[in-house]
Amino acid sequence: MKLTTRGRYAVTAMLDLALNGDHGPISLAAISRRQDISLSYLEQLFAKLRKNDLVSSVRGPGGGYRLSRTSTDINVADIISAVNESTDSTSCQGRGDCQNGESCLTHHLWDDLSQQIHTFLSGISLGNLTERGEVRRVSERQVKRCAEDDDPNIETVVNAKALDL
Amino acid sequence: MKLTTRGRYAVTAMLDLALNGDHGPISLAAISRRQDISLSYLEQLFAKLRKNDLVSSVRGPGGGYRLSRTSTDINVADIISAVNESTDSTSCQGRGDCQNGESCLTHHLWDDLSQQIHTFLSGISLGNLTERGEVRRVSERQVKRCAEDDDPNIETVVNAKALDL
DNA sequence: GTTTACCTGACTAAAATACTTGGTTATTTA
DNA sequence: TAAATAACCAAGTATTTTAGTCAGGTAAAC
Repeated sequence: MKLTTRGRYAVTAMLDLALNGDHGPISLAAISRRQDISLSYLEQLFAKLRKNDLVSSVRGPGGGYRLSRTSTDINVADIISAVNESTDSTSCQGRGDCQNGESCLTHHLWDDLSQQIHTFLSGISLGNLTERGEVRRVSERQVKRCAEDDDPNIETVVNAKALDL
Repeated sequence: MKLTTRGRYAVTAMLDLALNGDHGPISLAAISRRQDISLSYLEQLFAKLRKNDLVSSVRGPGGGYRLSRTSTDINVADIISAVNESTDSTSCQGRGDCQNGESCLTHHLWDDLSQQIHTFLSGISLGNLTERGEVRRVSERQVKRCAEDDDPNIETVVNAKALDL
């Protein structure tokens, strides 16, 4: 288990899906606008999320992504693990031969620590998060802000945002 | 709270101190040999550990570092925070203005998550770790291996004084 | 058959990580 | 007092990760 901003982006995007995905699939472009995450970066993250069966995609006009399970059945640990898949926190990929063919001092320790943090994050579902008052409030503000953006050209919108604040 | 290999190195080194530091200060060179961590990298880490009053140093021959408190009074969260000091996990350094002057969706969430992981890691002291059977076993092997190392071309020439200890 | 939006891969700038080099300063020991 | 030791310090560097761009696909809906 590794905790970086990458996992944060993924959780943010998935939370956006959970909050706004009640009525059909959500396009990455919409998430990109609401959460200020670059579209192509989202595409990379969602490729991994899809591979791990956390989201399913609908192609074509009106398409996008939806959660593959209910929000209460997807937890934060699942999401972070999915986007960090390739990078392993331990140097020996769990083989335990980090130091001269034998396990290093912190190997067991780190394994155990990782496990406990994983367990902790597993206990927090997207459903739990959407119930929070402050999450709801921020989300409503974001939806409102993006609804006011009636300019279909994303680049112009981004420029306008950058300029008038 | 950020979890990367950097914190792992720091915890490993501090655990080495806790395990071997009963009879006077331990040099970074010794830790470097036992734990396979580069000396200069250790120097950088220990500069931060010292600034955070987790270790104290003794200069000159026979000098080195010792824990500034008993091993039961130093916890894993302290160590990881100390070496990660400058880099902040949240984009807005706790100001809560990550998105157009207001807090982003995961701001509170990440704050809270960080806090809980911090609390969890605060509960684990170096003393707790040294009590572990597998930690003891690995440590004994490392000490034995380094004692058997009479190869003189490790770094600087190993002199008689270093050998007969 | 055009549009929408997913999908892919290659490439890149910036940052963080893990070191290296080459010193200096304080302390001990011969 | 000189040499050895080991902390301290600053600067530079190689590698990896992060976050993002770009340039194209492909599948499905209208």
